[in-house]
Amino acid sequence: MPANECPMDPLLRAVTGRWTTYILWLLANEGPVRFGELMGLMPKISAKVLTDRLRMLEKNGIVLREQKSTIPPEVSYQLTPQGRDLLGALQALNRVAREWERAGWSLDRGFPETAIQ
Amino acid sequence: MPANECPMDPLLRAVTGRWTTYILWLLANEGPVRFGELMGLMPKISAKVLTDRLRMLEKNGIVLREQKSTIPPEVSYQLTPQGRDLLGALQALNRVAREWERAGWSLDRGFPETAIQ
DNA sequence: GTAAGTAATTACCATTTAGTAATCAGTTAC
DNA sequence: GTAACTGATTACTAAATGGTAATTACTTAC
Repeated sequence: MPANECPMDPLLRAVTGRWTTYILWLLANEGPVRFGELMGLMPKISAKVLTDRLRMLEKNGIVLREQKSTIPPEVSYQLTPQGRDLLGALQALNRVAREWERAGWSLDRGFPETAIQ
Repeated sequence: MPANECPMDPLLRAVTGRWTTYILWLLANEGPVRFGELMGLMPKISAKVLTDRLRMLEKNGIVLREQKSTIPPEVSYQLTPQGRDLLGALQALNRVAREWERAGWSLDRGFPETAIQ
């Protein structure tokens, strides 16, 4: 399967997935944050998914992982310069979302995820 | 489950999903396009998924569906003004993607989709 | 020796999403 | 009467993703 049918697809995929944008948001607003802190800030995320997301963001150069090999270990995450670029671009989306909201629009998606519940 | 943990999440979800951004791209560049034409422009998409995407985009006011009740029917799709807003915001993401590319970055994601093949 | 503390990883199951193939409706052309 | 045309829908299967719970490693404190 061709990786991307659209130039913006790969980047969009890099920030999609449950919790991903929230993680970016938190890292942007809180600066370097430790793993356990992130867990606390997102009461319903699991360690597995948080780890998955951070690994993915790290692999894409969006997030930087720093580890102090103390016992117990201390690991913290922050946005890279690229991550900050990205967040800037995401704000453009956010502005559109807010304009729509102000104009009384709602994104009443047909995704099963929201439709069923 | 809380619908969104992050303000940009709902909008991001509205444009995510395989083929979605490509469809927006095509509608932006080709103007009104008929269903069958879209099928032709995306040789590997299935009618089911194309219909799903168009319905979702329509429900969100991003795409407008127009039907002439002739036999055989003629249905065409185009971006709404909101859809054009959205595409503008997506270009911001695209610009970031291109800058990264120019700088030799690659989004080497851990997604199975790309990792396996 | 056992619990606490941190940052995971693993095995497993449930839910979502994508994809395939068959079918429908209604009219025209053969 | 049967095939062609267009824009779907349906039932079904496969794959991806999300979530839970148990477990690991290493050291300090009790």
